[in-house]
Amino acid sequence: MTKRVIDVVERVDLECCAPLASEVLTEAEAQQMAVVFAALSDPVRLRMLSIIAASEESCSCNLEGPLNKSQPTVSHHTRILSEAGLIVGEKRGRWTWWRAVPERLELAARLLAP
Amino acid sequence: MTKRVIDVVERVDLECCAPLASEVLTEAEAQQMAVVFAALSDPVRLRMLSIIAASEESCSCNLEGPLNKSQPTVSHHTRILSEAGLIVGEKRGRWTWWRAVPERLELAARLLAP
DNA sequence: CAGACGTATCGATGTATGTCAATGAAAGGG
DNA sequence: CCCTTTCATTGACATACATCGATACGTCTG
Repeated sequence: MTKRVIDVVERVDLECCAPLASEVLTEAEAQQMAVVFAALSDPVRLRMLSIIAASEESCSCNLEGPLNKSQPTVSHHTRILSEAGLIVGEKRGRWTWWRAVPERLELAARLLAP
Repeated sequence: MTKRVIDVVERVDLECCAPLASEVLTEAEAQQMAVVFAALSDPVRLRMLSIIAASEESCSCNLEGPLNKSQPTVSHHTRILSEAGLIVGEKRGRWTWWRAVPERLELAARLLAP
């Protein structure tokens, strides 16, 4: 639990919380999971995540078009998904390549489905 | 305003969308699922849903205490969870009894876990 | 029926969020 | 070197949301 700030960003918790119905969430657990679901609560981000997850990698330039959003808006959303641990970005040359984090999606899924 | 709220509450779609990674969400699908995740994006609602799902039934009076929120706030949150199809309420006498809708939770889970 | 009780709704208020134009920063290419 | 490309950051704005006091609405009970 003793984490430096960078660690929090780089390695997100990949397990948390028993299924909703099996044990009542603590406030801390609820707060932690709410961040993940908040990231999933926007239609643009859902499609963005879907695009990224459906392909091996995607650069931001591949998102602007399909999502029909401005470049700052796309950047804003990738940031939120990334802070929720749902995607990770790697800068290679001029492009930032995004890929999904399946373990993180499963974390959320496990909370919902017992 | 003449909207039949009861219909909206009673029949909610119980299936939508292939897993995120397998097929890119349409805008309509994304919008539909965003409502569910938005309902899950608040810590208070997550704990509320957990309390309800962990027991067979809960009346609103059983929520106010553990959540430490005012009665109007509790009512506000039950409404949002209910509109998302995650819980259903049945009025028996003076109490409203809430129970979780597992199929709806699994719907969201299936979207996340392939 | 009158009053008590459990909820829903309304109004107000402070905060969070989505969006984009403008600007900044870093990496390549001519 | 400059210029282009790719992405992040800032500032501004409108909208959405969480919260609670006050109030209205049904339902039981005496």
